[in-house]
Amino acid sequence: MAIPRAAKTQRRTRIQEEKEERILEAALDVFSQNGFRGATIDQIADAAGMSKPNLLYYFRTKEAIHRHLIDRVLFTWLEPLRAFDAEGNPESEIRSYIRRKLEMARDFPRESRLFANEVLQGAPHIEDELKGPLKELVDEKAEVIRAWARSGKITKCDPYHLIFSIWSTTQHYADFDVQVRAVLGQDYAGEGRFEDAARFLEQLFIDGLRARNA
Amino acid sequence: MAIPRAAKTQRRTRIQEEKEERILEAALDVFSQNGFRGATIDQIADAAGMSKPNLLYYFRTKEAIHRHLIDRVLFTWLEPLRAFDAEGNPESEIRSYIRRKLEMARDFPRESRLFANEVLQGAPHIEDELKGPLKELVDEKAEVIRAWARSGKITKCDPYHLIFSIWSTTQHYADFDVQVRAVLGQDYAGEGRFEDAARFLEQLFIDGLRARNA
DNA sequence: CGATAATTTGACCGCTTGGTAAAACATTAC
DNA sequence: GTAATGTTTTACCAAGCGGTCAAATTATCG
Repeated sequence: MAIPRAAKTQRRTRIQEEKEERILEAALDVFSQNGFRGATIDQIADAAGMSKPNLLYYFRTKEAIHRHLIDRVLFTWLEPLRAFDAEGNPESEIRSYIRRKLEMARDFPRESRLFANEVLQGAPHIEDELKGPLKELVDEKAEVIRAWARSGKITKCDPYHLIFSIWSTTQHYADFDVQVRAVLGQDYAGEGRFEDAARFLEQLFIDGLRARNA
Repeated sequence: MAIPRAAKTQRRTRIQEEKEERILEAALDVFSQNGFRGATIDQIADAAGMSKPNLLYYFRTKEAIHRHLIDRVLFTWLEPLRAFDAEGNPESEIRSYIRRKLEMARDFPRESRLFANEVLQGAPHIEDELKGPLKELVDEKAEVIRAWARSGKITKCDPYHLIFSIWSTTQHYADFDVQVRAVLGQDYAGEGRFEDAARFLEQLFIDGLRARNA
């Protein structure tokens, strides 16, 4: 019998690990470009260089692949926020959070778009994760920000909307990449826009949040 | 013969106008929730309360419906930016631009998501519009902002990234609505989050862009 | 009214889709 | 080796898809 599919008890062969990785890599391409419904198993199998039944030997359904990817992405997506340090200096914490998120948009645009696709279409597969772990983490960090505001280190502001605005401005460069490129024009062939964006966003958030002493 | 489809020379019957409107309304629902590939003609026909062939009598293809919608949305989507007035006071212009965009996110979330879906998936249907009319308008307004900065009315900053950041922060409340709700929790049953968002964003951008005299 | 044009329907088509069955092939364990 | 297990392929569904067709129905106009 052959009932390995996702490893029954233990991940056995190295071939399994390899193939699963190849599938997930291909699936990231396809899902991030077409969304869940727009992606087809054939496309993914093709991109992974294997036949459809072969692919379905490792992941029983299209949803299984998607779940795997989403879980992984959700974890790394939250990393920068986790690193947010209550003990640190507010200004440099916010600055490095922005930098980190921008780097993710630059280096992992597919991951960002996969996530965006999912949320945009109502997050049918990850509602629980959003309401659970995500909310908890944000609640925790919002409290940190609020404390900073209370102690006068930054201006008083709604911490949730602050977090939202950092998310949205940074991810914009991954999710709306085509639009950004179209507007900026050809001259922006390189990755210079990320440096410019970093400069602008740091200025905006640092100055916008600086405690007003007057 | 019956070759009206989208009105040969002139829009004839009132019934045509009505049905087309119903179809577009239904299609907006379906496309904005599932993206182009994820949406099916049957779904749209169902939502519009008519049979598939009947729908196809008014729009020959799925793409035709989509194009119609996109064109319409792109126009209204740009309205607020068009209203951006070079003669006005920078602070109040930016403030009202943010307000307008937030109102659009609140009142026309489907339109925003339709657009987001399209851009997210590489804008296959509207690349030309992005590189043409959109870029031109943004270029024009960027010059306005740059002039403001030169004359010291606001701080020096990259006008393109400023526009991007206003787009992203405001649309976030439409496009990532599920996530916003999940994080803010049940208590945010009403539309209060839009007021809070407006307060936060106005503060952020106004203070962040205020000319520094020191 | 009757004729003509506009609208709607049901039946259908060819293709794609997610997924299966079973057998062929490869690998490992003894 | 050979037997057991793991992997891949070929052939195949049944359902869903975008779209067509011709006939039936309804509205419009003289």
